[in-house]
Amino acid sequence: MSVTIYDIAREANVGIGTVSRVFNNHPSVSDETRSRVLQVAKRLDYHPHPYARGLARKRTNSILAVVPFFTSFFFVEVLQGVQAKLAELDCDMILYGVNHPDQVGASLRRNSARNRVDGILFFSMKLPPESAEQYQSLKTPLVLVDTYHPDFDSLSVENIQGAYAATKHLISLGHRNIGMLNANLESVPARERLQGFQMAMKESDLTPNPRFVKRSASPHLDGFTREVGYELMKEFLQLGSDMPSAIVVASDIQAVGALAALQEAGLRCPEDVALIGFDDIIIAGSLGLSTMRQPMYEMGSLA
Amino acid sequence: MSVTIYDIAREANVGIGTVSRVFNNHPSVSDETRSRVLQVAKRLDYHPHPYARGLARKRTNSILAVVPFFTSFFFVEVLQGVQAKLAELDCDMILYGVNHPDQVGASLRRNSARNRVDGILFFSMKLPPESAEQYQSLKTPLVLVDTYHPDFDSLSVENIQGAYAATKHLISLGHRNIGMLNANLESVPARERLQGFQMAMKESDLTPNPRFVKRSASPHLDGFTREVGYELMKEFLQLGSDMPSAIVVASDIQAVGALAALQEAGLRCPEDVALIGFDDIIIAGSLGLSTMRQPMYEMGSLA
DNA sequence: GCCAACGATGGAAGCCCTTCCAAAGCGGAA
DNA sequence: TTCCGCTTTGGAAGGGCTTCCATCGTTGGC
Repeated sequence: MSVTIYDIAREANVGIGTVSRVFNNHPSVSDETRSRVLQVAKRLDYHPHPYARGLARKRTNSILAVVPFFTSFFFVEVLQGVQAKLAELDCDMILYGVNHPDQVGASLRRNSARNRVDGILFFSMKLPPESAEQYQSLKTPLVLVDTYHPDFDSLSVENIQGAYAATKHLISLGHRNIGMLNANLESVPARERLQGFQMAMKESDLTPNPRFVKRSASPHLDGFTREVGYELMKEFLQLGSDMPSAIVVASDIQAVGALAALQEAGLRCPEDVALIGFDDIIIAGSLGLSTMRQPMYEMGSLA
Repeated sequence: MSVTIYDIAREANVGIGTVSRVFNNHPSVSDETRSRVLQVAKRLDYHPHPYARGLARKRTNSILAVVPFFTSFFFVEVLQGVQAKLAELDCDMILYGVNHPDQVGASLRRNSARNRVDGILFFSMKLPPESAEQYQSLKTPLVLVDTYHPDFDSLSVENIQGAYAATKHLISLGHRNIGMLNANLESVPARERLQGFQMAMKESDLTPNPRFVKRSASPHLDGFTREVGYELMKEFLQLGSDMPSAIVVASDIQAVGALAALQEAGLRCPEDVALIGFDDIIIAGSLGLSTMRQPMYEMGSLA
């Protein structure tokens, strides 16, 4: 059927071991033999069979990316970085999108069992405790991106710094009544972003009006959703003329929702209320939103 | 190291063949044996090794999805459908994002060679002729989504119908001066959408002003980009008071660009100019855009 | 009561690689 | 010349599974 190392070996008058060595860049193959093998391989259009390789080598050359399908497109950007790095390493990426955080456990179990992959990238979701346990006992390495768990390597943006910078930016534009539209404080990024906000305010001797600091109680995605942005902005709008003139929003996806509420009310951004988001999803620019750029490509690559 | 069928066979006092049969739902296993095997398997936490399975079975239980990373988020929506179906079939999805259409050839070659996957889903990009040839000779099936090639199965939305309906919708709202902001007519979807637009206009005895029908000459993504939307809308804006009161835009991603241009000019949608897009990417609602919904989840599942 | 046919089972062979060990060939040191 | 050690090579074993063929009871039909 398809070409195997045996075919190559026969045609090139070498042993299968030698062919294998050539394709694994093993040093102890003479230049002459190597080039002969490569030539035959090219002629027969040979490509090593990844599964056989995986079986023999006990590694798969592929990783699993578990991403939240349902939320911001943050992960698409990060995946670009992941992909680039993977291509460099000649690895594949198996994508597993979850639509609800509850699916996470099942998916992990299914995919990681029995070295289906060499490693797992877990995005933006809280790692369920039972999975955490499971992984510590497992050998498959797990890296968290844009989320955190004490027992695993994780990678996320400097939330404190980011929110601090965003707030400073608004202050430098002359805003004094600045609000924050946050997510669920259960989540670490939300807490950190709040902290950054508070730091910046304090540093400029501004006391944030408690009514201007709104957060979500939603457990769904920790409140990092368009709907939450929309709802919380409605609450801001109810303050009427008392409203802050600028709002730091904890994520772009919430900012999109907030913007919708704003427009519905006939207000414009940034003329009436300035919004600054967080994430730099690709559409942000089109919406007249400012946003803190997260180095997503780089995060992906590094992860 | 890890548990194999041999371990199960030994513990359950059966042959390896029987174990294998159990895990493949082969009918000729007695209920009693089956349950004994399953019980042992559970106790030892056995999971079949996918690579060994793939090797023996000569199929991989995984497919490749080649998607354009660089463009609209259309594909994310479709992937949800793909994923759901795949889970049902116990298959994995290998994601390969390309950043430039030129990368397509290489990626296909790399991934499809040697039955790495059982099939390929190719999204939204023109299939390079050399790849097309290559695939016809290859055994790996290829399905095109949101694009077309005479030699392969392909799946896309009724472009003509869609644009027709969109245009009719605008007409029913009372618009008479309707324009179209299209992509590169080299692309089949663009041509079909134009056709639908013209049909609808004609049917209502409206003659589209030729100056109101703008298209892109951009080869990049056939002009389905935010930038093109932005530029073409600028051209519309130069018409000043002569502008159409409504514009059918060939894709949501272009509509986002167009909207930006509109806002820059201080105009609002839909009060000043109504826009209707195509694709229903998830943000559309937030922007006050109308859009033709493509049944993306369903497309993915079907594909 | 005997034979054919059928259901259930065991296990060898094969899928395509990697890796390890043995062996061949060779040059230089003794 | 002999021996040693190095480079280069061949190929068996092994990785975990599926599948086919052979085997062994059983049972129904006559």
